[in-house]
Amino acid sequence: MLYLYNSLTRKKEPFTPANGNHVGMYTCGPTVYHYAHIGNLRSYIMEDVLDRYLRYLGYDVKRVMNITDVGHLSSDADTGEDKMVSGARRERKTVLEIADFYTKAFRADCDALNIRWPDVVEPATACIDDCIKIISRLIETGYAYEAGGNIYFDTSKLSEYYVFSRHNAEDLDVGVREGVGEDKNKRNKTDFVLWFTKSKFEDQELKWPSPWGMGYPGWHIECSTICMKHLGETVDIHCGGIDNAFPHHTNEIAQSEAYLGHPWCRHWFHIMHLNTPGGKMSKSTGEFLTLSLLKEKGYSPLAYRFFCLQSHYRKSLAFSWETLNNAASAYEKLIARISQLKPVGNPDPDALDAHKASFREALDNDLNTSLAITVLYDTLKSDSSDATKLAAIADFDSVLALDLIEAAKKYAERATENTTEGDPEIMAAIAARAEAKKAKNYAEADRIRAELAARGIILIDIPEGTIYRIEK
RNA sequence: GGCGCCAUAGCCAAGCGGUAAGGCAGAGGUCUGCAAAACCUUUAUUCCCCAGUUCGAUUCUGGGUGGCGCCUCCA
Repeated sequence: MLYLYNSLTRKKEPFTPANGNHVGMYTCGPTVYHYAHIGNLRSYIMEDVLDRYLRYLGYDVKRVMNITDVGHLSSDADTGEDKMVSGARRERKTVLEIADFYTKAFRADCDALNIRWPDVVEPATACIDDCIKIISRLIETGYAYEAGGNIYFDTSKLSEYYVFSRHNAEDLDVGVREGVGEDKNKRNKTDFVLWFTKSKFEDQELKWPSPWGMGYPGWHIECSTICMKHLGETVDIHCGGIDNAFPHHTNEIAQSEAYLGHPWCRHWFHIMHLNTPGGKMSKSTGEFLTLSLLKEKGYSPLAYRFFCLQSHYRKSLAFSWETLNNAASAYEKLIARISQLKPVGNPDPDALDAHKASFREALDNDLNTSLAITVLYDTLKSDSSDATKLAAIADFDSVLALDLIEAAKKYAERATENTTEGDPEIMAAIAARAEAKKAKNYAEADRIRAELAARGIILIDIPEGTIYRIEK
């Protein structure tokens, strides 16, 4: 039985979908005005593990994700700029060009990290009519009002608003940070914008006609709209980074349930942040680390995935190069170990079941990926046959998605290939060293090895000969 | 100011009432001319501090201390 922590109830609860075997899963997607940083990617990796584990358990999952390509700032007056517009100006492109470029970049990051692309991925700009339909109904039913040209959601109409945090409205500071002013159009300070016609961004590029004039949707409404459009009136699980819990998810619940007239999302799954030693990793402040940068520095994307899997999604994770190195070498060693397994004979069904049961037990407990990795190590250390271990690892990897089997195969192939082919100069040096060794001239042999080592070429003697590895 | 989360070895990290998993790094060993790799062994009398509850607390309660997040948009 899968138990997941539900932010709504603040408890671990048995996970049960509303409709039999079907799971409707919604993920808050990226705002495509820039590259995703590795902190963003942590969330998508952990959501991917959830997605894959639900499928592993046999659920029929439909996963939906939005792409925010319009109307990002929505709830408070802000002297900043709309992210999409400033991104477009920075690169002298149109908003749509920017959105397209960074959506593709995001897709590439997901592919590299083995993140399954959701079944439905929809940009906000593709559902403007649906947004308008929902906003219209909210106005009809008295949940929304027009003020100063914009449409606002009236949070005072709700019996319960602060579902994720026990705030009192009076205690909320408005504009606690510099440069954030108060929107005088709001009836209540927690009200938020559903539709803009008059915004502080006079140069908004994308606008659509609406019953309230030319304008564009607020940020929160797109998620509710896309979610209901593809997953119906009840969604089983809604995911996102913890920073979205308030106000974004709070607002989604407000508008969705006001629209539907009944409870909407059963389970909320929030991922804690990746932090740098100085604090949160964000696009506006602090270090901005992308997956491409990690690759440039010689880290495999899957080593980063491994790094994320080693900790729990509900704990903030501190990023440092030391910690990443740690994970990267652990991942390499893991692959090397798996590559030594010989696929002879058939797996022992009982032993295989026992390994799978341990794996499931770890993940059933609120997706404890750290423990699942431990189960992987335990399996390797167990006295099961290689065939059994290989079968278990392949099974686990359908959830972990670390390319364990494939990477191990490549690792083994590379080891034998390099004994006969490679850089001619290096091969010549290796041959010279072999000669010296044969003549028991060890001083010469060691000199050749040291010389290559100084250039970052590490020689490794294996039974089949000598292979080399180039250090990054 | 309000609302939360977290504190476990050099580093990362699980456990959350019954006497400290796992990984990385380190140390010793096997193997090898020596290395490397691999394999084996080993590394916290103790879980930030102080009270309390309990036969028993790293795990529960209260109070400190320290770090972080949210209350603008952010995964």
